[in-house]
Amino acid sequence: MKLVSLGAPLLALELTLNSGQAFHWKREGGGWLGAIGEAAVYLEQRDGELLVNAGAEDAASNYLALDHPLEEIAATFPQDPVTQEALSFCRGMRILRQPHWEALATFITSSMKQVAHIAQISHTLRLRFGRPLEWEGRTLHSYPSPKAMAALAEADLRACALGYRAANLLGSAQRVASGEANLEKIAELSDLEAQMALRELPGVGEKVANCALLFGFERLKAFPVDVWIERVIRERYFKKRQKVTPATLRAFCAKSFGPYGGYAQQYLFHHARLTWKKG
DNA sequence: CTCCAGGTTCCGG
DNA sequence: CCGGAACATGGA
Repeated sequence: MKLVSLGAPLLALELTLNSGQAFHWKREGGGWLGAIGEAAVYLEQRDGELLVNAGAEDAASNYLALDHPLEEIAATFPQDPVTQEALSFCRGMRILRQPHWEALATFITSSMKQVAHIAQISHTLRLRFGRPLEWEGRTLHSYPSPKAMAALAEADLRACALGYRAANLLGSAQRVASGEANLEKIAELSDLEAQMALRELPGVGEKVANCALLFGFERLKAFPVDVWIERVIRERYFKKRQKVTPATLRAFCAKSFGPYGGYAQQYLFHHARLTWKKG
């Protein structure tokens, strides 16, 4: 296998691939193997130098969003100790630029599931319904297209441990495959309009829409509020026993974390998830 | 066994 | 607008 250098960008590769944005990257030798769209890609860091299999340079630098100015982004964060602690914990983590459908669909399957479960579901869906991709005599699979999924029966998806999410995923796939929902058109809309359009789809509420926008539509201000973020915001930014309604939370998040709120959110999420002490 | 997980939707105050 | 409840599954 021929590897090509992409230089030495500020990038915490493992942190980025394992931070609950994408769910399919697997360790392979000294690096990581996965699919970017319909291409098998191998990524590895050696002494800070980023290496990728020849031919995948553009796909990899786009997917890893090496063009995001991390230092500038971090400089826009609020100076409070909570955010700064998360920032230092997540230094070098990037928000991936994932394919629209893949980002949307994986988060439709994410509701009330632990990250490990979402990964399991992603792998099962890929294996059963995705396109096989060869890499060094090994086979991995792309994420199933809307068309491929729309052709399935709900029972096929239920058999992948999707539970009640099966109907939502199938319904969304059908609407995207038929063109009733056009993700490329949605990508042209304003943040708010795009969020509203995504929320027309079954199983897509405010949180899933914001995840899709952040991880698949380059909306770096989108701020998904999940149970972890809610926990952090409530306990570290509000007084005990203070009333914090969903509207309060939404307004606070929208105004407090600046133009790259999504980045701050991802750092707060990851830091909380890995360091939270129970009790 | 019980509790909870990167929620959404619907329904009654 | 707010809080509750139903919805599936598996790991801790």
